[in-house]
Amino acid sequence: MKKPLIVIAGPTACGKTDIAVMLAKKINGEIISADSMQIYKFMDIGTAKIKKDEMQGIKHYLIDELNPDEEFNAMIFQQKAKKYIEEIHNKGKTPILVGGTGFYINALVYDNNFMLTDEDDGIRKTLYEEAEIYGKEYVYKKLEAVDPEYASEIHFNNIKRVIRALEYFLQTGEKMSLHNSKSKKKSSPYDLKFIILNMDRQKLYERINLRVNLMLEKGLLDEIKNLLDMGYSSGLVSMQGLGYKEFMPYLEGKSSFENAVETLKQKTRNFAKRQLTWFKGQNLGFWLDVTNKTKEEAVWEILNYIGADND
RNA sequence: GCCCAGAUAGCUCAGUCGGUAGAGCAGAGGACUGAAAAUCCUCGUGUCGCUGGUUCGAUUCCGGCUCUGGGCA
Repeated sequence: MKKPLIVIAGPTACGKTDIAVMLAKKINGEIISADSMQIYKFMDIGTAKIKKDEMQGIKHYLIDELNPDEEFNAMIFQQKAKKYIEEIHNKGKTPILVGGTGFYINALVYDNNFMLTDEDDGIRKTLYEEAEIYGKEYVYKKLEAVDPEYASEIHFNNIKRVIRALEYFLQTGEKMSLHNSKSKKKSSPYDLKFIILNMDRQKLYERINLRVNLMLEKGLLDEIKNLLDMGYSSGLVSMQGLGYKEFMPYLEGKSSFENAVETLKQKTRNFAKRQLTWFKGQNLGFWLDVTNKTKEEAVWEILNYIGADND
């Protein structure tokens, strides 16, 4: 029998964090963060990370577990999250996966098979060098030769996808297209309740703009300077997070403060839209519009949907 | 008051040697199976400031007006 897993997804700044805590209290749950950035220590303000007191005694996993220079990706997320889910189930509690990183959520929820291969064998680096020297089309043609199906699905400009597919083939001998079609047939190993929070676009954007202003008031700039002082450079994946990379030009004197703020708001809005596109494309779950709802009302609807007792 | 430069897509601007117009950004839609807060794809009709004139035809040339910069008084 499949064990329960509740997922609360949605775009950034739509109110996932609070709703998840309220839900966890109602159903004796514990929360696992599905977020590629909140995993990092010292990055609190820019990632809009939940604070200790806001957790209200509900245990949160995958928050503050890595240093900003440590690697984190979908496979690592999947491994860690699976372990925590099992722990939570063993305690007789319900795991609630909360976050906006759709790719990670899918990896976990469908238990995608990521072949364990050595990432540091140089293939990726070599391919990037080839792309640099001979151009993107050259590398794309190499992919076309080994996996025309996958190549036809992606654009040659999308160098990350092209190189990963080639790397995958070279390391495993399996075509990415085959791997994908196999995993698409898989069903979830969990008894899934998938909830996607959504909101009127205009209002969402207003909330994002407001939240950026709030981050600044809370000391985002000091947080960034502190990270740089600790030696975490702007080249790190973690420092590519929204809220961090946008202020680098300003700190280097190449752009005005106002400019950096506007860029951050804009990039965050673009990001929210991309998240929504991802969830729409997955074609699953219960879409809950929280535009004109209080958090209590939203939680009540979620309880209704998952069919829990609400006493 | 006079002189100069502008007035074109939500914004910044290009352009039409006269045949009703594009770019970037914003915005919208989409993709994504070990970087995903990343990476990538697609989408541009707007009284070309208002008003007369010249012309087969004006956003484009000429006149006037309005507004916005800058300069001179």
